[in-house]
Amino acid sequence: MSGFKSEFLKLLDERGYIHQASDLQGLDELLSKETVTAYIGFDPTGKSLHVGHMMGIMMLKRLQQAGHKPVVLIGGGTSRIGDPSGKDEQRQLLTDEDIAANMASIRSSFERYLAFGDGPADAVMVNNADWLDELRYIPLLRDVGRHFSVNRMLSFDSVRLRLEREQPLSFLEFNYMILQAYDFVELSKRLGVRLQMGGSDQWGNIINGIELGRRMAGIELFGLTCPLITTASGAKMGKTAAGAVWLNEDMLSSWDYWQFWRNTEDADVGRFLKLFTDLPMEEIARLEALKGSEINEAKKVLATEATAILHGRKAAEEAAETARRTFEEHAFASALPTVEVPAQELEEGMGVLAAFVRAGLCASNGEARRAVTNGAVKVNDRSVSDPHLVLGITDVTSEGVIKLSFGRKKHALLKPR
RNA sequence: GGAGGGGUGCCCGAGUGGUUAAAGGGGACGGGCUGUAAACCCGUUGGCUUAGCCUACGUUGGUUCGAAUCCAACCCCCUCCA
Repeated sequence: MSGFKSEFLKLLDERGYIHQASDLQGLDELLSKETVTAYIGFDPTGKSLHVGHMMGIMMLKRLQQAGHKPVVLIGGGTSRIGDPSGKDEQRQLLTDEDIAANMASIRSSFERYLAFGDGPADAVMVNNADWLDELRYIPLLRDVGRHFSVNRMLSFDSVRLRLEREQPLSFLEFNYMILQAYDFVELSKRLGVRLQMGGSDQWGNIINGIELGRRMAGIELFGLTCPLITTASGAKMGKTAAGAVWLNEDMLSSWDYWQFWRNTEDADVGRFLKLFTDLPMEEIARLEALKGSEINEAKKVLATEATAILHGRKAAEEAAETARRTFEEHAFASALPTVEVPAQELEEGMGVLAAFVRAGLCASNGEARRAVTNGAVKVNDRSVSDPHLVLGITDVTSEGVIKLSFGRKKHALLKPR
């Protein structure tokens, strides 16, 4: 599966993005001949995107790198239905206000990865609510519904699994695939889109769009999916101590984002470097060849490069430097997450447990208490064994802060104000 | 509409009157080993002003000295019948 002519497919292939495609040869042909417009759909179901969306975002980035035009489709219309794929329960329906707020909040993340504008290869963002909201039922049934066989729809994984497990599937959700297929055709008319990409779980939906395009409009569309990314030990990617790995800085700091990549499993480093950084292949090959504890070098590069794309080179290097001081020199680093507290509170005395909750390192006093009991808590790098310990102004170091540590990896600073 | 089965902690799942903040597993977190890895071993895993108190086994009420466990009504899910 190599020997592609087009720069885009070569890029995707050597970096490991290709899982399945509808007509690779035809697509390769097209991509090497003209500027192709391609899209991926994203549901505005949260305030921020997370690493689970990274594959899609990076594919669009590669597309643009190869000189083609990326379209970010926001599923403002379809997210009011909910994709039934792989879920046993119906998704909660979002209000229009939620969706609008989420869209605005997500947009800035895309701008980190893609250059938006009016040029031929500039990215654009569209919302399928713009056309789905206006659809009329009878015309839709006649124009689109006639091309869908219920027998076939029932055979798709997204539907079949629900039925087999005897989980309810509403008619609303059953329509999702029709609308997603319609999106593809509509985008081809509006923006000349020829290619839809997505995760492997979207294969069925993408194929539907391709067929609908042929039947409704006689146009030839293409589909390409990427593999579902799990860690080498099989876990779904994208969890940290703090929860999901969000892309919005206000939900996950660049420090935590850097840490997420730094903690990649050995066996994943090469793969992730290819997928999530812009480093040239030769450089990645060099890093991949490292053995044993040297792999840590590769992980640092991965963390810094991945963070630089999202939060900027400066923030990435600051995170790297903070990590170096904290973990390698066990020294003080002022760029650790810092929480300000009124100086008066410290003068009056603050319980260790409360301090850890305040700093966001523990969710409750109980958790902090257990952490102390387990010997996991340090203040100014000294172990704490007494949950009744009270921190005061005398605990403030010469740097003007109190350093709190939970375990070896989680640190924060308390700063009197 | 009728008959039966079921709703337990983040998830799965045991538990049928007190010894149950609730077995076991998964996940998560912490410790050990290491390299801020994996695997493995150990520990923790409702909240609080923690020798105690509060909240919790679909919801609401009841029986009882005492209920996740018994009773009633209601809500939701599943199976079979209409």
